[in-house]
Amino acid sequence: MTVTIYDVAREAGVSMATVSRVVNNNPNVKPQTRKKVFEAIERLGYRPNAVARGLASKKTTTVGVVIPDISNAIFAEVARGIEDIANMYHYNIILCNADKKKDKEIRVINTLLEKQVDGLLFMGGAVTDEHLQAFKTSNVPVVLCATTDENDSIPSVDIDHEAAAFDAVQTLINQGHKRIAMISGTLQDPSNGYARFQGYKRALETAGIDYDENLVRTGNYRYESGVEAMKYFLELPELPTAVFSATDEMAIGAIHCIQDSGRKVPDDLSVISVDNSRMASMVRPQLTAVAQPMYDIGAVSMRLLTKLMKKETVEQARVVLPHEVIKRQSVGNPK
Amino acid sequence: MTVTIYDVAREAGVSMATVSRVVNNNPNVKPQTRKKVFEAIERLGYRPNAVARGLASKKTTTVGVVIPDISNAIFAEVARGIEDIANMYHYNIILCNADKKKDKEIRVINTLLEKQVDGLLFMGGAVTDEHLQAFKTSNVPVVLCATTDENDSIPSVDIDHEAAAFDAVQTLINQGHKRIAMISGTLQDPSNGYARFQGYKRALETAGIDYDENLVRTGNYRYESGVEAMKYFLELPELPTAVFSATDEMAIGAIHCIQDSGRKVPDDLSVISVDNSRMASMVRPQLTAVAQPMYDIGAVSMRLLTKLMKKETVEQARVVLPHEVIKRQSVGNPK
DNA sequence: CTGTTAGCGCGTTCAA
DNA sequence: TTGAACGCGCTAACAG
Repeated sequence: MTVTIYDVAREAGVSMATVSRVVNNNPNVKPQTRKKVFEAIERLGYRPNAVARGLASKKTTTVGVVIPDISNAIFAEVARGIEDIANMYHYNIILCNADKKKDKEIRVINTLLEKQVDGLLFMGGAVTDEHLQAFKTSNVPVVLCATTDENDSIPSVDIDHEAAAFDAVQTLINQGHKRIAMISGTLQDPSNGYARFQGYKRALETAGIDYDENLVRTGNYRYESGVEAMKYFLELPELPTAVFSATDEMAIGAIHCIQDSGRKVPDDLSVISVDNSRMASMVRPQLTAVAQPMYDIGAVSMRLLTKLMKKETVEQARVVLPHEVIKRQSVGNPK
Repeated sequence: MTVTIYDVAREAGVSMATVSRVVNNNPNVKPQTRKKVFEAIERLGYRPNAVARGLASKKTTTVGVVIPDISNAIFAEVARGIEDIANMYHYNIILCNADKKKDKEIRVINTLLEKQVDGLLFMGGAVTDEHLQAFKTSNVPVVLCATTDENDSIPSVDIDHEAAAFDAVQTLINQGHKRIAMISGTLQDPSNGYARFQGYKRALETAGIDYDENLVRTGNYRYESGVEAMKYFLELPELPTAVFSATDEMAIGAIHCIQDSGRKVPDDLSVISVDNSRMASMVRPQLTAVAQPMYDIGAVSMRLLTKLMKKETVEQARVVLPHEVIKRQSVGNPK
């Protein structure tokens, strides 16, 4: 039924070793023989069995990718960066959603390792000892992607979330704002949550502005939670003049909430966020945001992983990609 | 270095067949023996090699997914549906972006088959004879996902794009609109492009409205192309009173273009689209759209594939999921 | 209930 | 430049 390397060998009148050589581009084959083999392959419609190949060579040219949620635009963008580079280096990716849930993450890491992936790209929540333990039980390289490791014992590619948040808030401060609210992610989330909140606090502190916990609400990164948080702010006795959102989506929710209340952005309130997803320029007013190079984070981490898999020495095992504030229309002077 | 089933057998004082049995949950093992084996597995940190398993059993419990572009919100949503169900049935997915490019599609189909996937989920552009040919060279089941096959010789899961477009335009017509423009996808694209355009024409025809080619522009599904198309319409000597967009993103571009020109939606012009992505409720006015159940399309097609892979008989090899018009705020009466 | 023995399809020595 | 033979780690009969 299925045609194997052995069939090709017989058809071409050579040994299977020779067929293997031509399939693997081994130069030690007489051109004439090579031609014969190719013809036999063509005639029989031979398709090399990658599983058998993987067993014999102990390489699968497949990498595992654990991702929080592929339906989230931000991560989908990273995934595309990963896949493009993977493809370029002839790797395929096995994609697993783990929703930043530790148990699910550990589970998929293990099944990925069972599948003998040549490397692992991990995008998740906090990296715990259990994660480290799971990584260690195999000897394939791992790189963290848009994810930080407290001990940074594992190669990683990310932006500096704290600094990104700092810059965002700084932008507001430079514009004259003093009463700045924040729509944060959960503090359990090291990068999108905790780090960005720290950046917010540091920016206030640096400017000599007192931190006011009434000006901070935590959302779940989604549009609706941005609306909710903003509603809360709008009922405060003394309104903020600007709000910093940990993500674009919540920022857009905030903008619409402000507009629905009859106020204007940025005339009455300014809004800034971190992400700069494609949606940022798809709102009116267009959203001013700190750009996080998601595609590049994916691409660079995959590139790094290919080097690790080839056991090349890498100069930098922890790369921090630059962020940049993209000024659009949602930030103005305080009223 | 790596611990194999053989090591476990020795450690537990049984044969490898027995170890294989307990790992595979074969009931024919004495509970006591089973316990011994589990302990040995634990002690040695044994992790079954799925590649070897795949070679011996001719099953890899992985399915190949070819997708146009994972960074596109619509497809990302489908992908999530696929992965959730795959996960539920203990399959993993290898994800390949093919950008609806025929060559790329054929190429990834082949490498997926080399990897011995147990099934294939194909999401792409037109299904040509070459595609059919590639599918046929293996004997794994294939299901088309959000993709139509002219001859429908392959199981598929999708909505009826023509009818969805028809219903959208019908909605406009029922509201009293007669001069209805369309921002179309490329006609080369069977479902999102051609079928939706056909639906538009049929709706006009049914209502006795003459088709006017000046009222149709084709875009590339992106926001900017919606803006461009709308700009064109706004310069027409006689403006349309409503526009039907083949996708949400272009519709949002159109809305913003209208607003930027000082006009209002839906007071001056109505806008409707097909998709109903999460973005639809993230614009002001919120977008009225025909809902395409993307997550379900993914989930159902994966479920169908599992049945096919288990050689279960399926009642319906061509499933058409229902669509529904979601009325929000972007459609009103003609001025 | 358990063990023995063939392969699965291929890469890779080692000789020739 | 080529071929023979072994083994990758496991499943699946087949015996017992």
